[in-house]
Amino acid sequence: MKKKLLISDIAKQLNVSITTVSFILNGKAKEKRISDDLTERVQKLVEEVGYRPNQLAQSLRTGKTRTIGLMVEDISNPFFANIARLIEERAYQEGYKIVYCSTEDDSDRTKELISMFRDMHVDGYIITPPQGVEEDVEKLIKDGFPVVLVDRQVAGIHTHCVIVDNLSGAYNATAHLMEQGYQNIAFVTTDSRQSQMLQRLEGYRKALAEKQLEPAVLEVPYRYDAKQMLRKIVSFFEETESIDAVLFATNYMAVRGLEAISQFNPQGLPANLGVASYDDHDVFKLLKPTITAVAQPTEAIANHVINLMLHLLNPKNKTSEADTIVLPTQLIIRNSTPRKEVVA
Amino acid sequence: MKKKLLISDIAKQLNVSITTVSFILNGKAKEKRISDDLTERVQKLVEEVGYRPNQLAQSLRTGKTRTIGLMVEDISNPFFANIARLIEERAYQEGYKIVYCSTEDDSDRTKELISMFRDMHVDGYIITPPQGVEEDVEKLIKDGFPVVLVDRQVAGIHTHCVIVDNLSGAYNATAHLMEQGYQNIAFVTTDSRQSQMLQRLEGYRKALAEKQLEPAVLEVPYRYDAKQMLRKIVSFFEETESIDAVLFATNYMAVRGLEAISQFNPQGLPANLGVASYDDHDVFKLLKPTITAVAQPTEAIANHVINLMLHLLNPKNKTSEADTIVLPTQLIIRNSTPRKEVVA
DNA sequence: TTGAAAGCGCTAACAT
DNA sequence: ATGTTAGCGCTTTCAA
Repeated sequence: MKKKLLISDIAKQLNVSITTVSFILNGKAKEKRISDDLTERVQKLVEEVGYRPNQLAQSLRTGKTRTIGLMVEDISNPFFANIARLIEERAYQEGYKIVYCSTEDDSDRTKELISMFRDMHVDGYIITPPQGVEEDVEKLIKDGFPVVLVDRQVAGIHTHCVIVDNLSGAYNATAHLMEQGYQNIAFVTTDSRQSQMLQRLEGYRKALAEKQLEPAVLEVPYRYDAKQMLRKIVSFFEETESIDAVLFATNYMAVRGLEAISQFNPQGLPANLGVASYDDHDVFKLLKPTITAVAQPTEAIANHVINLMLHLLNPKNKTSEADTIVLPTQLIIRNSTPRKEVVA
Repeated sequence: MKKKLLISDIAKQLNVSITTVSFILNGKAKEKRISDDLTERVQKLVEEVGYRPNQLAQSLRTGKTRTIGLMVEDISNPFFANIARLIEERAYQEGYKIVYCSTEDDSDRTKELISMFRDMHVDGYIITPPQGVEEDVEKLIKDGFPVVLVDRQVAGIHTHCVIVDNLSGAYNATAHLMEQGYQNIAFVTTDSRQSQMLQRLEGYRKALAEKQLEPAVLEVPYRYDAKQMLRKIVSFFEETESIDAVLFATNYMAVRGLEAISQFNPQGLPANLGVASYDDHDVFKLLKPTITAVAQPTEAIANHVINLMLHLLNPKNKTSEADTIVLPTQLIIRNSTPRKEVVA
């Protein structure tokens, strides 16, 4: 029984014109000085028969879909999943739908997705940009679409952006390790040149430099799958035995790394190896020992992002300056970074 | 600049009619006996100038959006996240978009989402139904929409369905625990009356009954948050000290449960407590000990679901019988279920 | 205050 | 083989 109701059905039943119904439905009753009585009757009938305007027709006509495209690196990463969930919730409250997808940090894929979103006529874009999509995103901006970048900045894209203070986060974690007495602190990261990764590296280096310690950086190619990554990390540990602590640049690298370590050392974490991770993860407090981590303020990130986007989406607001919001991280000290026993 | 190209622009530039272009674009060139030459010229120009049909107009006209609505219980649960990812990939290959969201197993929310999907004019629905949405889903079916249920069945909804053999899965896990010498095996589940949960319970009971062992079931209210759940589990363990093994009914309950146990017993898992979980989880192989689990065939589930959906979506296929596909689970034996030491 | 009518951009039945 | 044209269902200008 797909007897779709039309606006004309409503109009007919009340012996008024389509226009009138449309005005009322779009909250222009007052503005158009339609009698309160009629307004009410229309609303009542609409409610009763459950009439819902055809969104496709509406969108075709207005050019607006009340949909926001959200592209994160990997929706199955808890960090992004959380942000997505929070953004979605706020968006819904404001009458916006979210459609999301994962870029997998692949620029070609991302370009396709952007193009898909354009085809879908999303009203705004929230993106964690991989490298190599500068042009496409700039085009979006030039074409007048609201674009908010999250988690990382990309040189060459001039738009609103919500990131965290990666440098300080990594710096603090490294400093903490040093304070606990670790001297040979490794940093395991990806080979990606993304701003957030580079800044974490920089924070790590900066902290070490202040104490004249030598950095030991392992860059695992981003494209490596779990197994390759694990192998790479294992061999890194084998080659550099002097290491007494390690800071992982992302939570998923930490998870792989811990697997690597436990493979290398089936008894669990060597008692004298300090471990910390940039980016928290649910399981870190489950593991033995629990893992020290740099937590990112997901809620604040999500709120800033969606607020910015809603602001940009509101035609009343003049196009404001492209501004970058930098949020602080929080070092959560757990048991994986105990004071190092000095083996005399 | 947003100089949107129209089909009429293409037509004009080639001095042909809109119809011709439309036919060619929709692969009806042969059928309409349009000259190969023209066909090629049109395709070339379309390619060159990057013309893309307006999907809104297309959809408004055809009534099809080439979009599938996917509603899972919780997209941040790895089980569902995986299935979603796999489904999405296949869908894209076939030219379909996926829009997903989480029901949180709340029937009101789910009803709203269904209604939202209707408003969006999705072509088909893939749903992990909570209870209480029977009517709404049946309405969907009656209105002629393809509907495929996943993960659980609901009495009163007669449609295609892809589930796993929950009973056997739980039975096997329980049997395994008994074989390892455990005698007082608890089952920690939710109070949800969903088919998959009930079947897991039944599998557990069945295995125990065969050996005349007594069941010990803890039902944690689904609405409990992590903290409440944890507390509940802790007190259950405290009250029932004789327990020597526990089977968790879902992976997230297992995660909470392990937290509970470790809180109860900070040294880690008591050496003589067997632990297994229905539903695998990435971290199970990271924990000490690694956790025995009943793995669900996510890939097979996703494939069956999307194949079914694509089949239903194809107008060439007559509406086939509503069939239920039941897939087998796999028991992955890890270190958390060692042979029990008989303490003489 | 309300209504008629012109599109939004496309598809497809019908005509040629 | 290709063109004309009537919608899909809605918003909104313009007229009354």
